[in-house]
Amino acid sequence: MVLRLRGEGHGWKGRFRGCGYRWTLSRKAIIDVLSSTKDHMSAEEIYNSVQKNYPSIGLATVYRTLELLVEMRVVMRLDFGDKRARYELAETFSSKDHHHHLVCNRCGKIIEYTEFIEDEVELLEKTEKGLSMKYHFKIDNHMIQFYGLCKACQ
Amino acid sequence: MVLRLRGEGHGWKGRFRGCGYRWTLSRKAIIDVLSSTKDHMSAEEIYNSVQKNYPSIGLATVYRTLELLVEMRVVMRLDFGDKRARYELAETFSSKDHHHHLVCNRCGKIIEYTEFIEDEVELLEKTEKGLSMKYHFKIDNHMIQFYGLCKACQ
DNA sequence: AATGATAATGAAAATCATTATCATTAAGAG
DNA sequence: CTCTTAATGATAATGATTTTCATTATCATT
Repeated sequence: MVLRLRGEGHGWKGRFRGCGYRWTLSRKAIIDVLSSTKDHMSAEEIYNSVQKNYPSIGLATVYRTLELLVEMRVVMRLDFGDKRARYELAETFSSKDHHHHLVCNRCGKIIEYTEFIEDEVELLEKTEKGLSMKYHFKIDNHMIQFYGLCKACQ
Repeated sequence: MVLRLRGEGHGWKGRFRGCGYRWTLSRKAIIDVLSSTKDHMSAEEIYNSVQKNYPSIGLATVYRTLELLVEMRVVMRLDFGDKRARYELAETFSSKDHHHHLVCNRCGKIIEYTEFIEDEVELLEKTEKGLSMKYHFKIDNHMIQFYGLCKACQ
């Protein structure tokens, strides 16, 4: 049995310190927001949400922190074609299952699907292995998206 | 045997007229550039390249034309995380085979791979069918990208 | 707990890709 | 060849993201 005596069980402070970064209130506040939403929030949406608990935070800090989190592989940066980056916690830190996205080209609606994932994952692993060998690429991430029209927009 | 008596064989003019658009010099110049490159060019790169044959073209026209071409499904808009859209001819109009992309997170190098594609395509078709049914989505496109570190950046 | 080095922050200005505006030009139907 | 109007070029505007810089907060060390 694993004991987690203090904290939320993620060891955020240790993770930051281990990378040579400091553990700050704003970083905690941003991670809290990302942890408690199901949405793919933009930087500004995250900023607005964080402000409720931490009114003095600045937008630049949100951008800087998100970049840091992406670099630390704690957060995934997503592009749904709406001209702004969107963010979600990486699978390791999220309560969501492995999923990919279906994007409506007209209204921008996003559906996360978890079906058919097993086969996908299996194939992707095989592909990753093949690509790594052939191109000497160290692959650590992938993205699959389907684009089309949602029910309402057809 | 198929006879193509005039033009480059793509019937561009007819395609444009068929959609209610005019066939213009700048549109031809932009398609020419896209047809004769292997790169994933940004709007500005396309602009610079077109200018060599067509010095009076404006950047705004390039942007407008690219948007039109994307809407007509002649061109694919790609995002490699470098903060600017990049474009390539859709498979139907390209001499390239069906491929996906490998993106280096450090230097931005892009590798196009065509290996392992058959299995991918097969799986994607199955997935598309399943997703269409379940979510009533009309899927007309997909994207797969792998991210990691290229040989030089590891 | 106090100190000091310096990473992190907030506010505001700067950047830069993309879009909108508007007067002018040129497709192409008749 | 003429006329209608879509398309264009130049330029200003927009908006997301970055940078700058003076100030503040973290945390290893005392």
